[in-house]
Amino acid sequence: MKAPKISEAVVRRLPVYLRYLIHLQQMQVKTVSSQQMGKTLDINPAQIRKDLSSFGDFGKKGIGYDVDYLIEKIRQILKLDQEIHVALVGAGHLGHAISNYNAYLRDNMRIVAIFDNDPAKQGKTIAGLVIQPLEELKDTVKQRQIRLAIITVPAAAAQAVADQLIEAGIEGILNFAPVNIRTDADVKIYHADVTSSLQSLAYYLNRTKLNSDGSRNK
Amino acid sequence: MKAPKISEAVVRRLPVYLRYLIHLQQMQVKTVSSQQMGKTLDINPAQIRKDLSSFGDFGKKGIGYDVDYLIEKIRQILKLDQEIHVALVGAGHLGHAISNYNAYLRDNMRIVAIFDNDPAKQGKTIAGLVIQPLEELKDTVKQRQIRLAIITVPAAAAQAVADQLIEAGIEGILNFAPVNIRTDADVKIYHADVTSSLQSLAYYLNRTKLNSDGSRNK
DNA sequence: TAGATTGTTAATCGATTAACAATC
DNA sequence: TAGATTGTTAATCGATTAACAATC
Repeated sequence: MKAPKISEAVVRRLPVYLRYLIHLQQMQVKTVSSQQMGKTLDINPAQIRKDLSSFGDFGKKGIGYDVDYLIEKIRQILKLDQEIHVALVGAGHLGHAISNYNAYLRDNMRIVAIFDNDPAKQGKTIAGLVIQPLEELKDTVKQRQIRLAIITVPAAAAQAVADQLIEAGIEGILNFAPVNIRTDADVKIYHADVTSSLQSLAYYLNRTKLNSDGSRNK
Repeated sequence: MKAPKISEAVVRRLPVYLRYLIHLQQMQVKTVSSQQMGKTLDINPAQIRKDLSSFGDFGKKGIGYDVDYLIEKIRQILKLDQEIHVALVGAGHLGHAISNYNAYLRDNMRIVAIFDNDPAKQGKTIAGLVIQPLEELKDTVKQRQIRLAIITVPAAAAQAVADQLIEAGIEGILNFAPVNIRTDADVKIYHADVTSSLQSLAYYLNRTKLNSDGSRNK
């Protein structure tokens, strides 16, 4: 185990490892090597070993990693060994869709409150949660011990919503609005903007369109 | 202009630049320096200059970048100067939400077909598009010259859907299913899984929960 | 001309990969 | 014991940043 200075790249891989390990667990697999994992996940085995070893000695030389034990350890590292409450702001189509994720968010994560500034939506129910006005944000965050937030409001409102969330004590934000949210506060902000992703993907297209018969020009 | 070996990090930043430049354009701003951009976007100005200069000499020494011209150039680089057709597979809540993005996807990107394997959904209309069975995928991709795809099916179906998309000639995939999609083909796959993002975010939480009065233990 | 800002080189920093001793 | 696989060091590779000559 080395001195811990964990890069974001590592933190992004941990959920990928976790998901695969849970899959193995369901398949009754007891042990896995970094080589097996690497092959399935398209990641260099040395990288997997290095990632894991920066948090502790989880493997057994000559054997590999115990699936159950490694799952437990990664959950601890990601702090998924406690229940984490999430708020969702923006009860539009996307917010609606994500609120249904509660069914999928095993691992102790749960959306426990939904907010929207539109009075027409307030009071209505999505996935068993009453849509609240943003005025109630601060109190609800405290009362329900909400620590993460998902932003699915229009771009024009996103920065203001983020400011309110941070003011309310939120520790991390997953932003779906197509705008760059900024803060001076010590709050992690992830951007998950569909438009930007598609635009980046377009870069990898071949220059020319397919012809209608499926062939390519040039 | 250097020899072009463009990293994914650069490609991920280009849409961010583009979005900000369009914002400037709307504000009637004619010229912008890398320093101004960097300040707003929280990116090192040298990085911005380096990113842009790997595609050409777009700026003027002593002046900065012409907003209109740079927008045009970045659009060309991202291949957004042509209409790009997108297919969406999975007409659940998330698929439904994303299909409404057509309104936001300026820049010549458009979802032109929606597929779902559920016979109960087929024939129904979302955002003006009839939900088609996956059997029609290959023909529709050819006919409508579809080049990118968005996957919003359940995890268990995602790999099979991806295989079909690639077989049909799709050049890039944005995958929302919580599973690692793989391919040997020369197709770019982006993962946009909400669960994994939230799990990574959880890593940055402080170890302890807030108490109900808002204070922190330890 | 003086001030500003690019494009690019060189320096730094960080992340990935290879290699192998330790050891199950 | 022989084979397998970890944890870790060292080597490599790549990305970011600083610095500055060129020049608008």
